[in-house]
Amino acid sequence: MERETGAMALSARIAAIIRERLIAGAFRPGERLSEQQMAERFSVSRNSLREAFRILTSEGLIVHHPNRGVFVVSPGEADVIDLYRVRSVIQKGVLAAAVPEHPALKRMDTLVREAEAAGARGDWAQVGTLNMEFHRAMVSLADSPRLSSRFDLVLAELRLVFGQLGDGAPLHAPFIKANADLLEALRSGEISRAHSLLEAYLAHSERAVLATFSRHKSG
Amino acid sequence: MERETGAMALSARIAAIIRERLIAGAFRPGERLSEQQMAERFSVSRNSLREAFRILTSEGLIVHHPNRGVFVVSPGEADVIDLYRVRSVIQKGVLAAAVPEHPALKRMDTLVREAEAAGARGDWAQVGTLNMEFHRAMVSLADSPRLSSRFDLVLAELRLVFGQLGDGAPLHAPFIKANADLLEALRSGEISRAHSLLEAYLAHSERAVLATFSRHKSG
DNA sequence: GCATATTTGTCCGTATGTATA
DNA sequence: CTATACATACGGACAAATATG
Repeated sequence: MERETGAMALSARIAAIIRERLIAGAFRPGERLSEQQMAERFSVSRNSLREAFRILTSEGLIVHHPNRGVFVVSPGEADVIDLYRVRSVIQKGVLAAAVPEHPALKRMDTLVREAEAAGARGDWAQVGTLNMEFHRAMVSLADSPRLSSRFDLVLAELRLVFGQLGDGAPLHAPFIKANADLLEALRSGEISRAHSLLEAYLAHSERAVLATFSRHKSG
Repeated sequence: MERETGAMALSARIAAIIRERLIAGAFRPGERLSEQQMAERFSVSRNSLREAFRILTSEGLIVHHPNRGVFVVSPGEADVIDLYRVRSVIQKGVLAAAVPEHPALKRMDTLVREAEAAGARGDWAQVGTLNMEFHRAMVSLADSPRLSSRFDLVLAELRLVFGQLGDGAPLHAPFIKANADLLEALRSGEISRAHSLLEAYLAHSERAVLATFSRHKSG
């Protein structure tokens, strides 16, 4: 489900638009976002744009250097490791509270099948998006609005990393089947097996990101 | 450690001041925060205040109803349950990653002793604050900036609940010794014992809050 | 190191829309 | 339904800090 843009305040709407662009990798890491240029681009006043900047700063997607402006976050290896640490804590914690007949499992099943279809036609960007949605759905198993909300921020920051790496097949392809296995374990109530599969997935994914990261840095 | 107020932007400074007042229970739940009055009170323009409002909205301490203004969040039983669910996931997850020789244990020891002293002189508000700091320190065992940052928001919202209940001795007193026991288990590397103690603490604390909550509501 | 241009920071005034008494 | 109060959003202005030459 996408974020609403209808009844939101202008600041929230602008923040949502910039957030999407950030996640899509439309800006370079560390790039300065000019108040004047952005205000013109979105046809809003500087004041309204500044409100949007404060929202995105709270979310950790941009950083604010007083008197210098706001900059796109530039995550390093340490940040990637930290993000996966948070994922590990939250997602493993969710497994303990998951019930096998939860409606979110149905959505996860749909997402797995859509990812298989997207992979078959080589649309790896879509596979990446669907993979994120799969894990978002997994967290929703806990029925905790705050946990889901915080997890969304983690995924947003991680997608910002992906966007900078230029999403490739090796980054997402291996996880189509991994997600299917994970879902099957959850459906049959095999919590400890789901735990192992999740742990393997996170470790594998983290290594793949870090590998692409260092290759991207040196190249 | 308190939040910095020196080199911060004005919006962040104002947000920090309002955050402290919210946590201290200076406003009633659901109360509207008037833009004009607040701007006058803090001697800042409405624009700067609005930036601060966006920050606090992102943090979940106030809610923004477009064209109506911002209001202090009014957490109900469901919110308390959710907050403790998040605490459970994060804090249990931290235990798995904790190392016995971590420097944070020293700080936890100091906090336990300060809480004992505050309890001896009947300063229950201070005991509550020190208890929060103790659990903040516990989460810092994971050495994860993002986990600590997210956890801070959870505690802030929880303290907002406490502030509304009018903190009493029964809400914090029983946990001075519980924290000491938990620390001792962590120091000696008894992870599974720490896990049980933490689980008992969270369950006990949640029940106490919910009990005071419903009593406060009906009374 | 210095002078200049650019950008952010902060405030004000005001027109408009929305909700509430 | 009218009136009032308020949030919304904009543009302009000037000071302060920073970047640029």
